[in-house]
This record gives sequence, structure tokens and C-alpha cells, in this order.
Amino acid sequence: MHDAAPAQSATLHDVAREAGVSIATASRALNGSARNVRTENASRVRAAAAKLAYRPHPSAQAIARGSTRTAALVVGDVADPYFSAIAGGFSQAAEAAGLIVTLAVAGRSPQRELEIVRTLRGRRPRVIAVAGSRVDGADTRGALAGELEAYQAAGGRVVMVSQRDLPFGTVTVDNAGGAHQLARALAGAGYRRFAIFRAPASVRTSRDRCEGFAAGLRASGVTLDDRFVIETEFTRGGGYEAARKLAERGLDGVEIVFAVSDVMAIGAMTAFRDAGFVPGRDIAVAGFDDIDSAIDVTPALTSVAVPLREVGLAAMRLALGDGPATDTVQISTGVVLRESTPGRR
Amino acid sequence: MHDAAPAQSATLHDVAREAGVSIATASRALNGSARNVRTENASRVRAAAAKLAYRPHPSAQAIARGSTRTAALVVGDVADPYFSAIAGGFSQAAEAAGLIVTLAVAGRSPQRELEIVRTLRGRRPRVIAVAGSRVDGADTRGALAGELEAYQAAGGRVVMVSQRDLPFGTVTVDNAGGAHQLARALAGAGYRRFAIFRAPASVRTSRDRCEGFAAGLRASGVTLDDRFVIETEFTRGGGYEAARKLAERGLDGVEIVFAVSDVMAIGAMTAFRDAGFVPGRDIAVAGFDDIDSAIDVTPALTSVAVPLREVGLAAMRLALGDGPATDTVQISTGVVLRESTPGRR
DNA sequence: TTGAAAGCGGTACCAG
DNA sequence: CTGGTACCGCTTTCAA
Repeated sequence: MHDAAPAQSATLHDVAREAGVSIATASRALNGSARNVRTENASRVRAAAAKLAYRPHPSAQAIARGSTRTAALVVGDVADPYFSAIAGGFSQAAEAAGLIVTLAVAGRSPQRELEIVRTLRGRRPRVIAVAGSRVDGADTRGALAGELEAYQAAGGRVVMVSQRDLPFGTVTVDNAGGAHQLARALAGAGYRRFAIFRAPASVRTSRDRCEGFAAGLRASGVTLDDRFVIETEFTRGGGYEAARKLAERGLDGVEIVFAVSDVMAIGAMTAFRDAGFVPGRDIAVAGFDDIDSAIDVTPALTSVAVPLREVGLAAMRLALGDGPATDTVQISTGVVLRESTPGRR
Repeated sequence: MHDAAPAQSATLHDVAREAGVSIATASRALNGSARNVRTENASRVRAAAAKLAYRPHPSAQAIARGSTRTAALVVGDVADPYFSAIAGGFSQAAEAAGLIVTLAVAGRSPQRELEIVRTLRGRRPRVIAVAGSRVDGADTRGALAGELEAYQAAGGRVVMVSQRDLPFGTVTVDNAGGAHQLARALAGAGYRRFAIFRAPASVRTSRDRCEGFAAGLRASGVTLDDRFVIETEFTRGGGYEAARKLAERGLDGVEIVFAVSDVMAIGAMTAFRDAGFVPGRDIAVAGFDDIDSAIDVTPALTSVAVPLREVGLAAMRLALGDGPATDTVQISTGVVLRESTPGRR
């Protein structure tokens, strides 16, 4: 006994034969634009299709009409709540538009990101959205831009999520503005001795937040001691490490830490606690993003709310909209004060 | 001035012409199986391809060779750390295998899940992995099974993630066993008056964990009062609500809550705290999954560790492996005791 | 309204 | 080893 040949799924051809019409008619009845099929024929075709469990072959359609029904999203790391929230919004909007989402994970490497965009482009999605952390000065940047430009020239829609540094449609988050406001609010709450946990300067998001924060302090007349601007990894682990070191030195007189992302801030809080300091009492902590778990940690984390789902939705809308392909949509942010920064005095 | 025609990307045809060879040779040089192209020709073709920035058209390849290079993953909700961790593992393994991941979000609705699988199937991915929360008794179950069977009969690989209740390859998590061990450990720590926060009985994962836990209590000689088996939503909000109500009644003498997932448990802890009870001191809490944030909440959450990334990896391996299409891989779980259950006495 | 037929971008078999 | 060519499944003129 040998393997049964895998049952091939029915093709349009089969449906047409079953319905006793030409394959052209079948095509028109099942998908077609101008509905010019006699109702009787149409229903016979539909019946045949149902009977045979016919499914159109998207690849065939794609190649025949020169366009697909997919939207591609590149993220740094799906498991990071920042990206997964964006992905949630994006895929919701995509589904609403009848598009299937193709997800690629770049693992925060510009090199990998470039490879991915190259591959993706070959698949001719209707839109490519890139939500990785843009990194300055990467030698791959020019190549990435070139790849995306070529894709766009061939009719694709490009959307960048985060900062505008390439000439494509962009959904920006008001990182600098949010950080500025946060700094003012914290200075207003009486804090004077700040530390900042930031990612390497090449990470744009981190840099923008950091600069906005510094500007906000300046505007509030607070001096920021550069020794306390600590560079670490843009992850929970990075936040943990930075906090651990600071705690080892007995906090060095620092009253409050601003970490450029909530995951870093949360890691930092745990590190402080592990070292015997009570976050919110011995040391205040603030983050950025307002991810879901910000309200579930103790004390609840002060943060800058970024409507991440909305960012994903906006990216899709921008891609599908008929505005110029280089529009920028700015998503605004807002300070949320919680118990991790009770204030001084 | 009118729109420039979108620059079409180069086709194999163009490459062949540029290289001065036939399109068949070009195809062989660029992709082909048996490499039987004179080296000189091969390099000319490659040069031409590079010059023209040629990318093979996956849809065309798919239709020509009758198979795609994609793997589809259906999840309940990308933004849920449970699913996003699985998605992370899955896409890592997929990339390693040269497959592109197509992600669909079913929003925890069996109806939507069915529609999605239908659509997905049409796209002929190499594998379809379904990680949604399997729900018993949904009238769509038979239809789902039928759809997947047809897909499999046509040569596709199906992998279910969670429990084995359909005759496909399955990655199961030892939900019952882990919950059983957890119950024994907690009973051993001196707890006697338990409450359980569970999802509706139709949600298999929840039921398995619940039953395993109850069995573990029985094995430890602890009686579980049915009044304290509380049904709620399988989300953070569900955990929060259940805890809020319990707190309203002054905890009713309950010493410890087992929530069938960490997100529920974390929501519950926040609710207890909001109501003025200190988790870990006034009321112990345990969860399941051991998601990342379990160690960042206060007190750190006792849980059952489920290696979620590993689940995703295993799903992909199972799909690509050449074992029988109905293999089951069991992912084992382990109790992690933390400060949210300090023990009594 | 309908069918025939010419592609869409590639693959693979078959002679040469 | 290489080119010619028949498809793959579907869409879309073009005539009838």
C-alpha cells in the first residue's frame, strides 16, 4: 500500500466544469469586478464552489492581477509589550481592510532588518511597515532606504513607525514632547537630583526621550549632572543592571530615576528593591510608554502614555490612505503621574 | 503632468536577457535544485540579477512549484504576553527554516478563528499552527476540524498548541500536572482555605489547570469549598474583578487565591491592593505561566513556569519534522515559589 | 453576458 | 549544460 496522492484542492477550473460554464465566467461570478454574470449562472457557480470547497489561490490571484492582499510588519521583538501592542493595532486595522499580516522579527539588529525588508519586498505586500528601533549611523541605513524607495517606486506603501528620518510615510510618537512634560512635572513635584537610564545614543527613540527630558529639566531650572546619565541596554535587563550599580553606590544622592522605557524602569524598580531600597520611598522612578503592567507593579509606575495600539492603527490608516506617501502622523503623549513618584516636600 | 508609471521590478526575463542566457538557465542559476549551470554563466546571471535588483516573485514560485515558503500562526491576542512569547519562539524557528510568518489574531472568538483558518488555508502555507484558546462545545469545532483536515489532506502540516483534542500534531503544556504540583506545594506551605479564579469551563486550558489544582489539593487532604471557585474572564480584567468582589466581602476567610493565569493573578493582586489588602501578607496569590512580569510585581508572583518560547519552537519543529503528523510533544512545567505565597505558620 | 486566449513570473521536463 | 516550452491557477481583454 502506498501513499494516497494528497487530495488537491479544487481549482477554478473544477468549479467551472462542475457548473457547466467557462472558467472566465466562474472567475467573474466568484470574484470579478463588473458584475456581468447572469444571476442563474452566478448561483450555479457559487453552488459548485461550495460543493467543491473551492478557495481562490491568493498566489495565483496575486500574480494575475499584480497585487497581493498582505501587509507586512517588521518589529524588533514580538515579545516586547511595546511592539506587541503596536502589532495588535496594526493587525486589527489590517483585518478590517481585508489584508493578511505578515510579521517579521528583526531582533533589534539593523542588519537583520535590512535582510528582512529585502525578503519582504520580494513578496510584494501592499504595505511594509517598519517598527524596529531606528538606529542612527548604521551603515545599513542607506541600503534600507534604497530598498524601501525601490519598493515604493514599484507601487508599494511604506510606513515607518517612530521617528521621521527617512522620506516615507511616518507615524511619529511625540517622544521629546512627552519627556519634556514629564521632566517639568517631576521638577514641579520637587525633585532635583535626577538620573537618567538611557540606551546607546544611536537609538533614536532613546535619544529623543533623553533630550526632551533634559530640555524639560533645563526649562524648569534644574541642573542635570552628566555623571548620572547612564547608558545601558534598551531592555528590562539593562534597566536592572543600571539600577543595581547605582544601588551599590548607595544611590549617590539620586532622588529619582527616569528610564527611557517602562520595561527598563520596571527592571530598575526590581533591582532597587532587591538591593533593599523601596521604590517610591527611597528612590522615585519614572518610565515611558505606559505599558499595561505599569499599573500592576508596586508602586504603580509614573510614565508617559503612548497609545501603542493607536500607533499601529495609524500606521495602517496612513498606508491605506490616499494622502501623499510621505505624510507624517504625530501621535501625542501624556504624562501619567503615579505612586512611583510621590513628590518631595 | 501625469503619474509616472510605477517602476516595475525586474523579472527573471529581464535578468536572462541582461545576462544573455535563456530564462530557464537564469532560473536554474538563481534558485534551481540540481546545480547544472556553467560557472561562468551562473556568475553572469548573478551579476545581472544584482544589477537589476532582481527579487524572485514568491507568488509566482508558489504557483509554479505548488508550495509556498510561509508558516501561519493563529493566536488569540498578540498583545497578551502568553501569545506573544509563543509567537516569538515560533517566528524564530520559522526564520531559521527560511519561512515567513503570517500572523492572524482571532481575538479569542472561535467563530473568528474558524474564518481565519479558512482564509489562511486558501493561502497554502506550509504549516498552520493554531494557538488560540481551544473552547469546548463551540459549534464551530467540527467545522474547524474539517477545515484543518482538508488542509492536511492537501499536504499541509497542522499543529495545535495547548491541548490535544483534535487529531493533529500537538504541543501540549502539562497544565494539569503543573497545577497539581502547585497545589501540593501550597498545601505543604500550610495553606488550607483556597479560592480559585478560573475562566468559563468551556476554556480547556483553564479547566485543566483548575482540575489539576483541585486534584492536588485532594491528594494533600485539603478540602476545596466550591463557593470559592469563582468563574471570571480569562484576562487581567477578569482577575481584577473577581478579586475586587472577594475583597468587598472581606476576603471571606480565604487565605490564598490560585488564578489560572498570571495575567489574572496580577490583576487580582492589584485589586486586592486597591482594596487595602496587602498581597502576600493579607492574602496569598499564585498564578500560572510564569510570564516575564511575574518577577517584577510586588510581591513576586508564585507561578508555574511554562517555557512559552519553547512552546513556539516546538510547534515549528513538530510541523517541520518528519514524524507522523499527529505526534504530541508535551512541554513540562515546574512550580516556582515566590514571595506572593510566603507560607503559613 | 459569455468563452477563447493571452498573459502574470516562474519551474521543470524534454530534446538537443 | 542549455534553450524551448508546456504548464501552475487566475484575471482580463477581445470578439462573438
